[in-house]
Amino acid sequence: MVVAKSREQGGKREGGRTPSRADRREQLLAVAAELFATRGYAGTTTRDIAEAAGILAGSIYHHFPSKEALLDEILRTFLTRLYDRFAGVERQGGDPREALINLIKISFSCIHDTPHAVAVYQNESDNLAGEKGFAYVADYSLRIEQIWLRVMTAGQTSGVVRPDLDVKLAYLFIRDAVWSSVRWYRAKGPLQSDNVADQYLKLLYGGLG
Amino acid sequence: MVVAKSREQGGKREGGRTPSRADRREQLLAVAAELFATRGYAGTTTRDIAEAAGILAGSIYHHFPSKEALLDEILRTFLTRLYDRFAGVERQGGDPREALINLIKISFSCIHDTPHAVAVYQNESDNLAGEKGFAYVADYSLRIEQIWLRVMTAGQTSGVVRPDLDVKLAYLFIRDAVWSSVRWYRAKGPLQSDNVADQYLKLLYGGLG
DNA sequence: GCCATGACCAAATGTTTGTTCGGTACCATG
DNA sequence: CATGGTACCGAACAAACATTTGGTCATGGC
Repeated sequence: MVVAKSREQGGKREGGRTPSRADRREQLLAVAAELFATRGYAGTTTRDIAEAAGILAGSIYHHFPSKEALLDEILRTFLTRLYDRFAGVERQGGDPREALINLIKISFSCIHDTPHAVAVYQNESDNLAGEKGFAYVADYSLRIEQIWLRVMTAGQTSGVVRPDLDVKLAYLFIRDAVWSSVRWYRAKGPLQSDNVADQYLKLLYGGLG
Repeated sequence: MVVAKSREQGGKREGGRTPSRADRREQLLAVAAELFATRGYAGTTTRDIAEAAGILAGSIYHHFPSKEALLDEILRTFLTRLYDRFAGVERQGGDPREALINLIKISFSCIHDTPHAVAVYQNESDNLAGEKGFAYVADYSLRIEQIWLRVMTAGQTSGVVRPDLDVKLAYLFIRDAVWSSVRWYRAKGPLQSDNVADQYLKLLYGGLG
């Protein structure tokens, strides 16, 4: 006969109280995002995730159908939110220079708020390019790129962006410099998100020399 | 009794001739670098590497002691070469502005020549931070950063870099924008390495607006 | 032309992987 | 106080993994 141990051992959280179903789901997503971000998706095992959440690996499957489903929800939540915020800037209209500044500030604030999701997106989106269930990742990336290109091109015609720049290249440089900061930016560090954004805007608009 | 098949099947390369030991080693390193770059180290199996090289997985171990040894040699070769070239710029001295331009041009040319090694370094170096045998990765990264910071600081005192910039932050932005281009730069594409470098320097020195 | 060397194959190793499943203890509801 | 639903455990699963081993066959030096 098999006797299960008490759930007191590891199954409870938040001061001994059993977390609600919704809380456990969020906890698993948060824990998975952090592990995917630091060790990579392929380098993270379901046992790693479970241990970090205080349960056993098999119990994950009461909340998610697979390890991949965790990655999917992390990326989907991140991308929809990011796209909505970017689209809001464009919908709002106004000065292209202000719009571009807003796009950049949103990016940095997104890194500040959800660094793990950003890192997962950056590290895994390339590998997911051909995967069937992850086509939406490339879709959102393209739509986001189009927003940026429209804003920057508008900036060129309105005179706040130099006309001799290759807009696509400039976008790629700006995008990479901004998003890559997730690797060294620490929310608890001395540099706050706004300062980093300001410094980057200063470099971008004033130039290096 | 066990009978091994002829080696004709997959063990030969280069028009049917058996590659030399040195050639096979180089081939395995090249193939592993490409796979590590596109699928990640953890996402690449020894069978993947072997198949791409036309041999069986076990045969890899006649050339390398482990899968990790492949990663090690890829990173070590890349980092020593890169560091040497950067150090050469600093040793040469001269105008800080010229030196900084050279650092950037070397970076882009390095991406052009060995994109896979660059990608592997970018994707895996963070995960290797604590690993015993890979301490040299962080060492080289630090030494390279110090070269850049010295050059940029020299540029500040000599007046070619604005004094109100946070040099460390500016370095991080430049570094990330430059190295991240490995994700979209294609050596065979219309944009050649020099053009990309020029465009980036134009953006960097002239500013966006 | 013979033979030793070594590059490779074929097969098996033990471990780790994602996932499944039957049972158990907790909790809310009556 | 009974009871049903469910969140989780404990154990198992097959598949995939990096690595080991022993045998085989081509090749280059004699």
